[in-house]
Amino acid sequence: MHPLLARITTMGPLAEATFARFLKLGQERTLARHACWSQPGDAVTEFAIVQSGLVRHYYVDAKGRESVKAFRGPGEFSAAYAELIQRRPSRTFIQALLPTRLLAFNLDAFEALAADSLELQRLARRIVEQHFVSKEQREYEFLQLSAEARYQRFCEERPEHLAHIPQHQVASYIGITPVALSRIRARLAKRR
Amino acid sequence: MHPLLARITTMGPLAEATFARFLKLGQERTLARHACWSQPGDAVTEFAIVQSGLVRHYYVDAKGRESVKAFRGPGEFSAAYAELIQRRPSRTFIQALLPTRLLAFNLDAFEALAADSLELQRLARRIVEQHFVSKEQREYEFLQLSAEARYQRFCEERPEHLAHIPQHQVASYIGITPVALSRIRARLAKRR
DNA sequence: GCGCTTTCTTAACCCGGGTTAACGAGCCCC
DNA sequence: GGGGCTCGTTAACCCGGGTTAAGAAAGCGC
Repeated sequence: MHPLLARITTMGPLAEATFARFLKLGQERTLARHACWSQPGDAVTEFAIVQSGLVRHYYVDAKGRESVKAFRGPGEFSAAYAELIQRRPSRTFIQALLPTRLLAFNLDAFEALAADSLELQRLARRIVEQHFVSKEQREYEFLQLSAEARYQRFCEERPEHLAHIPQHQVASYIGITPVALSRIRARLAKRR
Repeated sequence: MHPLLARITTMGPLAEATFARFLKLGQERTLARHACWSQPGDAVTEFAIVQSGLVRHYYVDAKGRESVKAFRGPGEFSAAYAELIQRRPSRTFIQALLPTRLLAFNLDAFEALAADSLELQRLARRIVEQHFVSKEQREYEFLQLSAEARYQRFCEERPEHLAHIPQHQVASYIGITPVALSRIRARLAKRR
């Protein structure tokens, strides 16, 4: 079985034939380290699946401050999803943290393929549902956990990426400054 | 046209006939002020549309501290959505802040109806998409806005509910304590 | 392999928000 | 229409995290 199909079917069933038609829509994109796939102002027309490497999704505010929304590794979806859904221009950067290969899908092409496919509609729904659940999990962490606890959760959640993500981006992801994260780490190290 | 259909079609097209079949699944639920519709531990089997009144969704942590996730008024969806999707027991309270009428739908019944309906699948997908977008908006506010700015945004977003929501619940929603919100309000009032 | 840039750490100082407590006002229930 | 509640406000104190700055270490481009 195609490894991507294996991954996708963790979200819901998908017949091999349907998957094959879906796969044909995908276009390879190669990103050098630090290259951006999407930038604010771009029209968002595609979503992608990370084949290898690592990307981050982030905002930049008027004063140039970055806020990291997400990190996405192999097998995960990557897109300016909210903007894609709303068919608005991108507000978010998507940048490769490592040399990265994406498989990109044009949304209109996907919609055309899914227009008469219950199977693909259901799958698309499952995928958004997963995105929703993970955002709600994040909301939970902001509401109920301290910065220190959020950092520990992050370390458990993404151990395989930790080595490739600069610490100040982790800080931004959990909603604090790099200096604050450095202090938290010092505190944790002392407490062993 | 049925007012509920008008509301639903703001999310996507839905034929009157399909809507009628959907509507037949709905069951009226009446909640007294302060009554809870869902509580942690409950099996989650339904989602609902608020017909009149106002509800809040919230967590309670081990130390008894509440964190408000959402307020939902007429025409909006209300459910322990993440748990429903994952078919896990509820982690959230849903409580009426006013005498409230809900139209509740059993998920399994809905899935059965939607099983062979592209239209309903597409609609279900649109609904989750909207939920996703609003969670991402909330993430954006936690990452990039100060507590004061989050409060001002909330006041603009839900002016019609402000009178019915105790201030400490607003504080919880924006992620601060009641005391802190009181200070923010005093600051804003002084600045005119 | 040199030099520059990026990253992390540490320190000092400040401020926003948390905590606790006390008080007053309103609301609701009996 | 009292007596409790629940609510909101204010004050005092504390602490976590923001800010700025400086220095050390590591990474990277050329």
